[in-house]
Amino acid sequence: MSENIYDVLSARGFVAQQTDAALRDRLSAPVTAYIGFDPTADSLHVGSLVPIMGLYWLQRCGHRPLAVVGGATGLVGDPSGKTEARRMLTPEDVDRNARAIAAQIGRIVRFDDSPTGARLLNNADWLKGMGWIELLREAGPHFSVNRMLTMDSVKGRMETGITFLEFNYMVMQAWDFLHLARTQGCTLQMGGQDQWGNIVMGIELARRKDGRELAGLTFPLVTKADGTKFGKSEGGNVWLSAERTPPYDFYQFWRNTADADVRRFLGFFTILPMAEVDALTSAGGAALNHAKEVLAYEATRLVHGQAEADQARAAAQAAFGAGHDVTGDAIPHAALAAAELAPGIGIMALLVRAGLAPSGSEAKRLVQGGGVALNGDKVADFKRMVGAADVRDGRVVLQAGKKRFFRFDVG
RNA sequence: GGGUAGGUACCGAAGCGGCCAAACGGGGCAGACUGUAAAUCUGCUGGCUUCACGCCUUCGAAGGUUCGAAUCCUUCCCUGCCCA
Repeated sequence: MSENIYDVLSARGFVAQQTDAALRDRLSAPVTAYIGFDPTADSLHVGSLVPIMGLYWLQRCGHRPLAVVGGATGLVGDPSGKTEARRMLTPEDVDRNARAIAAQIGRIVRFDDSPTGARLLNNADWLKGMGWIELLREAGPHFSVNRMLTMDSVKGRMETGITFLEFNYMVMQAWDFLHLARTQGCTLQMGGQDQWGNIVMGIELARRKDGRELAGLTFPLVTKADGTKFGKSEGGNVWLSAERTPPYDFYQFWRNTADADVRRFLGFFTILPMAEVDALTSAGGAALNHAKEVLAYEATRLVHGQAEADQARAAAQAAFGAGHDVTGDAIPHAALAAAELAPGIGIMALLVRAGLAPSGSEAKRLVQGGGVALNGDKVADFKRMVGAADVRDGRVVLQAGKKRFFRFDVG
């Protein structure tokens, strides 16, 4: 067995809170641990990368990780960390999402039957069959409503309101932990900081019902140095799915990390040894640009694989390098028929078509604000027509702002 | 079920018969400065267009009053709080 997982997680910044002071000792022998994922969308986003990496390190340090997809809890909705209830998902949605999410986790964590092989479980398998009366009698007596009302997840909703549906969420999650302890020998649950209350309830349930001593560990909420929300880029969430966030955009998201966040993010989102992380970030200042490239490359490689990472890095370096070369395949691009170009296309329409502006009005504002360049030259007139004369080497390159490119390949 | 306060643009929050596409703040986008950073300053931030202070859609939903409604009336839906 390699390094103690606790030391690894701690050094990389993964430990926010723990239920057991002696957790490190308990982890000196192989354990089975679980993390739950809510199937609220058909893809996880970068924030979920923290727990996924938690599973990864667990596995790497000789423990057995369980990834539990909330096929049942997803039907209820976790009120933790939310100010209002989510739209209810249909069972079909949850099922489809659960499969997609499992595939994403599978890219980073190895699933197999070996002692450290991860297992994928769906809590619908044990929760769905449970009857109302059965649940009330089995779990109900061990939950104090008074206590539940003091949990942050509930307290946070006292102003805006919480429904009985959501109020039950923590009971379900607590039951999961008990069930996994019984059937999988799982003794540790990890999760985001907002899961603390849910985790503690599970531990208490297992102690009261079975006399088991389970443990919990939470990861910190990933924050950015400037206080804005982590995981957003150009107005949208950054997803792990290549369909929702292309690898190039994914790479750029990391490449644009703030100086103050690079070191921490390297710890969270790469598997580089911390000694190397320190070496990369010790210089500070402009030298951090290299560290950001490493971060972007490593994170992209983990999520999308080496080939995509290579391509994204090459494209980004070419686009932002001296030549501003945007011919790479990873740069967003589309075909444009020469016949369409012959009569000329308005710059606004072209911006919308490229996805650089959501509407004509937005495109117009963008041009008026001086944020648009055609083949590298600023466009001053929003009525500018783009025609055959604007084709350079069979390409027309649009740029919105400094970092967003779109290339039309004219054919 | 009763009482009460509310439902406004991405979010928070003003507006309470015309000057409201709707103050202000946040967020977002863009410009300058830089290191594809942060901070700072500036502009923009419903849609369309013949680019014009022109048209269209928007202030929970549906009707109504009015020359004219986010603003008044009616009904309905939803939420908070208090009471039962």
